[in-house]
Amino acid sequence: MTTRTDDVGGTLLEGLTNPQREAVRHVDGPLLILAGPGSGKTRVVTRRAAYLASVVTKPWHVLAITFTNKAAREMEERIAALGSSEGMTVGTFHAFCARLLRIHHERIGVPRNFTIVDRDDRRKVIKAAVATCGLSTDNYPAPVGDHIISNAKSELHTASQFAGLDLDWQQKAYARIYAAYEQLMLDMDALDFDDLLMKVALVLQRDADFRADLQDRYRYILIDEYQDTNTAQYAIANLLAEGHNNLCATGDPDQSIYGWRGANIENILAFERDHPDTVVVRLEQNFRSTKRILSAADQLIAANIQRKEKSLWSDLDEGAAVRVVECEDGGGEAEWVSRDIARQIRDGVPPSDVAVFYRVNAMSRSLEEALLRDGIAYQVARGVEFYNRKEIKDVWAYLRVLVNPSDDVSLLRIINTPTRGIGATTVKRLVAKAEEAGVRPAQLILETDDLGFLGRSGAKVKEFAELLRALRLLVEKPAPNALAEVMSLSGLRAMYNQELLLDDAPRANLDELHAAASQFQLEYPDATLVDWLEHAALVSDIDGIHDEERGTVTLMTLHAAKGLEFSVVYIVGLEEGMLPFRRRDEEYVDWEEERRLLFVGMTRAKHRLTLLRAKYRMLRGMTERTVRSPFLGELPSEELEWVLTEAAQPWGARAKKNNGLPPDIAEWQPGTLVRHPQLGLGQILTLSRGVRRSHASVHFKNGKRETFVLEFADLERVDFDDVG
DNA sequence: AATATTCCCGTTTTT
DNA sequence: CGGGAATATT
Repeated sequence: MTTRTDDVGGTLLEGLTNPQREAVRHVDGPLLILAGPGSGKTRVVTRRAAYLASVVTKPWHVLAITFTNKAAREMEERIAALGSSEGMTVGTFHAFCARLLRIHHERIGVPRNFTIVDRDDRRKVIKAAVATCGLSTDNYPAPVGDHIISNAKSELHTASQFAGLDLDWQQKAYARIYAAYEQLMLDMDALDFDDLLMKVALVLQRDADFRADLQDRYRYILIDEYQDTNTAQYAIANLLAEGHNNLCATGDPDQSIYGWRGANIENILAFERDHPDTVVVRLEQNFRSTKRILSAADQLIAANIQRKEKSLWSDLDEGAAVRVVECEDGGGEAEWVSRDIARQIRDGVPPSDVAVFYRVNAMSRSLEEALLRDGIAYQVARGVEFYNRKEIKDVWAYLRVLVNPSDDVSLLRIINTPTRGIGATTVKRLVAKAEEAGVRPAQLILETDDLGFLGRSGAKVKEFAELLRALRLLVEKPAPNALAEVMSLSGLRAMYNQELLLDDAPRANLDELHAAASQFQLEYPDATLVDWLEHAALVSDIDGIHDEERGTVTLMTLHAAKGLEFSVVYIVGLEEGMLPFRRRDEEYVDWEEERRLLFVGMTRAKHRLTLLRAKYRMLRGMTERTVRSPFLGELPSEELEWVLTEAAQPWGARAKKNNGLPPDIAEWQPGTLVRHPQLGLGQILTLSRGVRRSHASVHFKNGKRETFVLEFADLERVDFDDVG
């Protein structure tokens, strides 16, 4: 191992602790950075990358892989701020692989304009594959096949290899489905997320020249969140590092929470075995949490067996005890949290410094209602939700078809969207005919003059073919322009304009998509539509735009919380079966992973941490008595403070608090102006009146949209004249 | 072909 | 309880 100190004036080592410096200065040979929560890992990694790129070698010899695109973007920015990063490759495994596949498509053996299918589309293809095999989706549900195929690919098992494994009769059926699925994907020039990794891993294994080229190009490799890598990612990292052996892995086995998705914690646990002469750096000083919070978390995780010993310590204040609150039911729990947040905000804590974590998304509902009632602005971290919106997927499908007409899933999605009189029967005939002729449906309707076999619908399909022809001319256009044209040519714009009065969310989302496309074009002026499609298929955080939406409390799952920090944190649902989570008819629980999940959640908190539990919880329509989570018993009692809740108010009493519905509710309608004590002036978008609950979604002057339960919210009608 | 109704089932999720 | 998908109805 060599170390050099001749970096640019030593600035890259400034303000670092000794272990941090050691990690930054390490140059050659395998390096494992075990980074506890809040230990300044990002700082170390970015400085080391900058050091390698500016002092040791050239930026283009450095490859940095992150877990998410967001992390990649942040790392890139931070490295850039430290000096020249131009030419360095920073991205996720998937983005990196997708790029390799585009550039070397011929050599690797993938279609030039391949489409990347998401999970929903993939399930549709699997369904089709099940049918092809003459099986029923009743016995072979798409989600199960999805899971099996995805796991096989993560383990680098091709369809034929998978079939060659020692399988029971049911797995054998899935092996056939896998093979059929691969054929369909091949026909459609489509790749799924797992393919991106598998194709690259396999070509690296088989093509020594290709491997050597890449090894020479990427002489220093950094893999972040190594505890969350799967077998395919592990293979890629190690094949690239073979020879020069400059592989740096960073991560924390205690924060491995994606085992259910194929991540293999062994990858990091066995790093030193895989790479003799590894230098291990432990970052154990925590710069985030108070002593008592850290000590509680540290003691919890000590119960795990599968880990690498670390002793976390903090130089910060003792801080307050970790509060444990046992509430009567889920509603009471939400109310307690909401009230306490209100108190914190009154005491000067900025709402954006507050977060509530839960194990399952379904638990956000009661919290949202309570926060709404108390007039506390919040946002729910929603992951890929944006791209799952129907309107987004629709436009998306148009764009994908115009780039790759073989993309049958997208074609079938748009053929009757907006409705143009091409129904299920017609589509079925079309698909059958195409199969018979051995062509893609798009090809068939574009190249066949006589569509008589479709009966009366033939004319409609002909019209659709004309639309397809018109769309194909857009391929060369920049993304925002193509998007706009697609909107009008397809009739989607007209459709949504018509629906605008009912619900303007789709329109707003489409505007947002357009804004994202424009933004992309601005950033990469030479980019084509294909580039944008790939970017957007891999980058799920368009709603990173909402990052700027500061000033609100954040609600999210424990999984989503990884990597973040908040001053005040609440974790709800500490009950047996919820945290740890237990599937209804499954006895198996990965206790260690569940414990890590709680550990991740707890270590997000800087100053105040509160754990809550409800004695009764309603799930799937039934209220059940719960059992306290065993994890609570594993926490050091000296760091805990058990909070007594006031006797639970009967539910009805709370509901009546605001005298129910506003008196003049009968006069309310979409368009009515209303005022909210915190959010100010707004306009009603939609109203729905239920038997027990009425909802209104309101568009506020500041551009925000919120939905309220009218029985609880302090909304009052404002006359137009009052507004001025 | 489009809409209404019933039925079923229920983690976590980035790419 | 509530959303999505499969099924029944017009």
